[in-house]
Amino acid sequence: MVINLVQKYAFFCIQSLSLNFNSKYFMLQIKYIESNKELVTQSLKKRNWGDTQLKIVQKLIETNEQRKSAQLKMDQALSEHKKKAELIQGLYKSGEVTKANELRTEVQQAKETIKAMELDFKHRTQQLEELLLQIPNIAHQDVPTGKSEEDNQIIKTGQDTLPSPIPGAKPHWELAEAYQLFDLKTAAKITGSGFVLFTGKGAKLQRALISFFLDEASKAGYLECMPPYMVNEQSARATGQLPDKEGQMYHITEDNLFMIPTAEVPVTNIYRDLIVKAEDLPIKLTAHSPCFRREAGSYGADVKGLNRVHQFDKVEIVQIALPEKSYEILDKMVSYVEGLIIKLGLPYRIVRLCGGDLGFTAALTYDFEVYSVAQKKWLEVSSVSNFESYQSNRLKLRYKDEKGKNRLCHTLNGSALALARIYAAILENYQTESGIKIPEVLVPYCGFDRIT
RNA sequence: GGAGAGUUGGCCGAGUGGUCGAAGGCGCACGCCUGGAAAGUGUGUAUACGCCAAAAGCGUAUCGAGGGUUCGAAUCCCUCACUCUCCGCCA
Repeated sequence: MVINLVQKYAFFCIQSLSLNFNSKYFMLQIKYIESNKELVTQSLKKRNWGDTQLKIVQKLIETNEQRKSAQLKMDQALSEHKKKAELIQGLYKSGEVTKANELRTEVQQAKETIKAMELDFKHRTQQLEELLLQIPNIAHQDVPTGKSEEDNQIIKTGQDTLPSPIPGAKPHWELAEAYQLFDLKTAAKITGSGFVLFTGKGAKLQRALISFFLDEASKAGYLECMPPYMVNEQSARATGQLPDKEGQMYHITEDNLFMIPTAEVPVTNIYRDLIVKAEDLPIKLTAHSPCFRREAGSYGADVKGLNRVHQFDKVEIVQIALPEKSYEILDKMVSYVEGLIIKLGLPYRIVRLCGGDLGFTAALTYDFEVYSVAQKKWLEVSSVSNFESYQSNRLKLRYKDEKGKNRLCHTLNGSALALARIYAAILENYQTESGIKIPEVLVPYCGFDRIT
């Protein structure tokens, strides 16, 4: 059954392998934008940018021109300045003190002008950087146009028919109450709404899932990491949480640290400011972490139980890859995540995000949804993305190519998997009239095969 | 939290106002030597931005980060971050 599904999946892999990879331009840097203005504009339109917003592209190019001419002026002035300083030194050595002093006064006066030039250059560079931070990643050509999640493309459904609920099927929050698996009320007392207190077999199931996911990732060649759960501003900026998702993170203002919204942030930042060897690629990392998300403003029907919480556990997989390999790797990662869901025996589908739903930093994203049988609802449990060189550019993560030139790596990541919702789906899909069965792969991790 | 000592290239390490992007060593790459290797020996070996159609070349910046003093800063002054040692507190 598992093999069969994997084979079916191969068809989809081959399809997306045919994506054409433009090897010459793969950075989202100012140089890229300058030479690909049309493509960038098209991509922004795909992300539903209006004409007013699109003006930023032109502004970017103009600002860069200004920056360049400012640098040229500054460099020339500095060069002259340096030469004069050397001259003064020579004059002192040869005993021509009067001449030296004269020149000193002259140079002293020129300092003001140079300072102004430096300031001008700095301002323009900053201005450019601020503008660049506002440009999202170029959407891959396969990204469908669309405004919201309704326009996402379902590219695969794991099963022909959806399972039907047993008579009297309960949503997971009712099951949790019945079997004392987790307690939202007490968590709300301790912390606030949107937090969870797991207890007994409920807590053990949670731990089992984490261990299972980490072991699977190790088997697939990912290096296990345990990163810090708070990051500094620079790290948050490098992976693109700042400035785009400012309000999504918990911010510890006193120390200016952010609670991580995903392990992607600390794990990817391991490689910030590094130049890696091409032969070391791909680098494969995995980590479990709690994920903290404020989810400000998202209230409504879909927040019940574990559907949307402020703290949930997740195992993340991250890869750093050669640009020409990244889409092949994206397919492998998608296939890996699919394998996990199949092992857990949950009904699922794979969705390709449309331009309106695509994250700021991603070029192409596949979401995994599992079917929650009692809620009769699809729950997003994984998101696998290729960021191409977008994060690398911010991370300054590069590798040396055959010619010894430094080029930006590509980064990819995916949830494998997000616990809270997978947990909910397991409870609902595995409920029987006499208790909840434990999926076979988890039994060795749990130490029990039923919750009664 | 208090006191002190540090932070220099891939690594080690010299350098307390000038010719220092930085001695020396290790490593790495290429060559010579060798039957082959080691040893020996020679050369090369940072990053970013800019000028140039591009390469070559050239310019500028970078010695933890940011400011300042100076004609000139790795070197002097200030602020911050990190590392180490001691004290305090603590799982």
